[in-house]
Amino acid sequence: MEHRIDRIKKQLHAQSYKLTPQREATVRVLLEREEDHLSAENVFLLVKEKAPEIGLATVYRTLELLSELKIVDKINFGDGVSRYDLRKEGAEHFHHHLVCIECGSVEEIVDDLLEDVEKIVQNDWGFQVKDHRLTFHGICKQCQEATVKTT
Amino acid sequence: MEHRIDRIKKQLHAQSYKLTPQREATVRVLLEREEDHLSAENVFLLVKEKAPEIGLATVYRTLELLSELKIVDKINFGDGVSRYDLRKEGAEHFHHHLVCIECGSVEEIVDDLLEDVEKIVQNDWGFQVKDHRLTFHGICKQCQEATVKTT
DNA sequence: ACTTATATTATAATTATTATTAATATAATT
DNA sequence: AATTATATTAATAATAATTATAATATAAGT
Repeated sequence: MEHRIDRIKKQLHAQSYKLTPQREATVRVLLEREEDHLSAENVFLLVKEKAPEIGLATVYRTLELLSELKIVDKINFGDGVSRYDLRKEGAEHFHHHLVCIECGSVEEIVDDLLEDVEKIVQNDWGFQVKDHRLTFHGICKQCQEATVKTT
Repeated sequence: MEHRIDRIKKQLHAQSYKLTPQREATVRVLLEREEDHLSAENVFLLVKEKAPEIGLATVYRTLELLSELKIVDKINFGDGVSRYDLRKEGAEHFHHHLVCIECGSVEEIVDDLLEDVEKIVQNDWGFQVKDHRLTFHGICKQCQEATVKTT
């Protein structure tokens, strides 16, 4: 954990940004809840536990900053809120998501499944791909099993 | 055009919804601007030209309804607004998008490029895919050429 | 034409996000 | 260590997008 904080600190410094206590507290929350997909409000409430004096706007600014530096990715699953998701260390691309339309759970897929597709886009459309967003909507394993049982 | 309106009318009736003049005007705007990715506000302004008395909330409700019936897809490219995009007739899946980070243009890819990827998700993760969202962020052909010229 | 459920308008309320501003903290320099 | 310039923050206020409410109007079947 400290190691990753340290790396993020360096990334900030490289662009002459500071890792203030508020920013650090925010990053810590993101690291602790790496599996989740927290909204700004969620993050705010969790950071408040560590640093009660922090303001919501600061959390927004911090998340925006981390987003610009590609430390977190800002995603939107179609409910009105933006969610913030730490990039895996060293990951070139954003990971993919499986959103269950029954229970709302969100799974992550870290493998890059799109290499072939990106080649097609590059060659056939002449579009130079920098990043991607891929989300599948469907029914997760658990909900499928639950349905079988009750039917 | 009339043919497609008619089909949509039937789809609404099948779920016992009515095709009111307001709804029809909204659908017409979507059909006329099929290539675009209009926000609710955009749609509202365009519908107002045909039906000046329409209210913004009605447009929102109509878009929401069309969205539920899978006649349009609601998408979000990361700027704060939802955009609404007509499904191609008979399309099982949502089409893909290429968003240019230079000029902001949005191209559509109608081909389904994800068949293989969906099989992997299905088999390896046990996730039953119902739909997908795929957006590539990068640099479009035009902007690439523009850069070459000015460099 | 009448009826009844459904949809609409107009407005208010909510929610998410961003901007402002004055105060504070930090880093760099002397 | 004091000074100065710069960056950051808290505490609002402001804005933008969307949703809810309640009274009125309308579509579509009888």
